Amino acid sequence: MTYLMRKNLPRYECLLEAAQLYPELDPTACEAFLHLLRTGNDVTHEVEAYFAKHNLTQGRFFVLMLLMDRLNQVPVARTPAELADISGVTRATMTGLIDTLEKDELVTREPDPKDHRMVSVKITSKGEFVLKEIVPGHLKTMSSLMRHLSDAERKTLVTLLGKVLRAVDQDKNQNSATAASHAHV
Amino acid sequence: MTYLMRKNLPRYECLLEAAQLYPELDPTACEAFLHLLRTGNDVTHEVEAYFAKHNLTQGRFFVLMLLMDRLNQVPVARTPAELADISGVTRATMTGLIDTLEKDELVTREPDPKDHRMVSVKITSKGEFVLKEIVPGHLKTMSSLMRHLSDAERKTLVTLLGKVLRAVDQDKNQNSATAASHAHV
DNA sequence: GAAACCTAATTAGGTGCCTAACCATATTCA
DNA sequence: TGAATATGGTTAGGCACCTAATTAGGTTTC
Repeated sequence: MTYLMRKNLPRYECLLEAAQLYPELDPTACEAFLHLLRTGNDVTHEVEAYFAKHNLTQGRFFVLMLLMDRLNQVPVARTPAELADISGVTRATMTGLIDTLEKDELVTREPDPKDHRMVSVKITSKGEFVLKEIVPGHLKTMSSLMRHLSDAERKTLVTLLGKVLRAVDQDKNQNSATAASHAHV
Repeated sequence: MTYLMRKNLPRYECLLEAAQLYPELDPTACEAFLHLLRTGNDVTHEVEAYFAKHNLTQGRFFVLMLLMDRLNQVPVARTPAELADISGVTRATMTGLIDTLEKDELVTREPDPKDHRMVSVKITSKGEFVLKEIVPGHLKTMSSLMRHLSDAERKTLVTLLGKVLRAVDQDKNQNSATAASHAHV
């Protein structure tokens, strides 16, 4: 996510004023949207900052997590395509992530004996060690960021964000549907 | 923000299970955190996708906005340093953004006659035109993403996100304070 | 008024992400 | 069986971000 965002979120009165000029501007929607963008941004950067201290990124960390199963108890081998799919990243990007992880000796790449197109990615013991070292702090960061919210508020937040997610999903499906219909014209 | 995130957010029961293994894991905090990260991510990508259709990015768009004043009525010249400051981006990054905007003839760079170190960045008429064309759609995207939330829910969301922002700010200040105290040891 | 300092902008080099093009290896099917 | 197609992984090139170093122009201070 881009770091770019006004330092100070606009006050609601300013949005009301702006709404005079732009009929499309829905002040409450705009306010909620900007807060969401900003908070997501900030939280992401907090997390990235924590990972950076251990020479990781969110992406690399996530790959390591995917290479462990049963709640980080046992290693599990996966192909780059699988990892990319679950992560929601392109295969090209996954190649890059695996490259850096391999360079740091946190994972290994082995050719698949059956299908020679495929590669088997495995976490190393060093990788397991790093993961064990990092996970608790990451969990603490999460709790810390949510510390001002009561349990009820957290539930409410999840519900409200769920409604936003639903809107995103609907829009995305609609866009891909129109794209598809354009494609076969 | 990295796009990396599990396609499906973990179910709450799984978090409870995981909490057996990790004493640091606070299930409600974790759930809220992951939803926030995910939603922020998705919303960001929706917005970027819209801008991409018009050959812009969030960052470039934001710079153009900053070069107009009085709710996009009058152009206003700014220095790269100013733009970087308001955007919350480094000057080096701003140099890059201005480079691409200049290449597309959306802004111009002029040397400041008084202080020869400085540069004056101005929006072009083409830039103004692009902005006029884009803003309404952007506003509509915002409303659309929030369409499943009532006004009251939007207010609640803003309040809850505000509490998260407060935690982020506190952590950030604390970290920079400890960094500073380390520095002068 | 020259040295030391500060400040504005850029350049250099690195990372993570993208799309598009490219191989190499299966698989399918006429 | 041999050609078309699909699939897995990588490479190439681009963008937005970063930090650190550089260049050039002001400012301060003795």
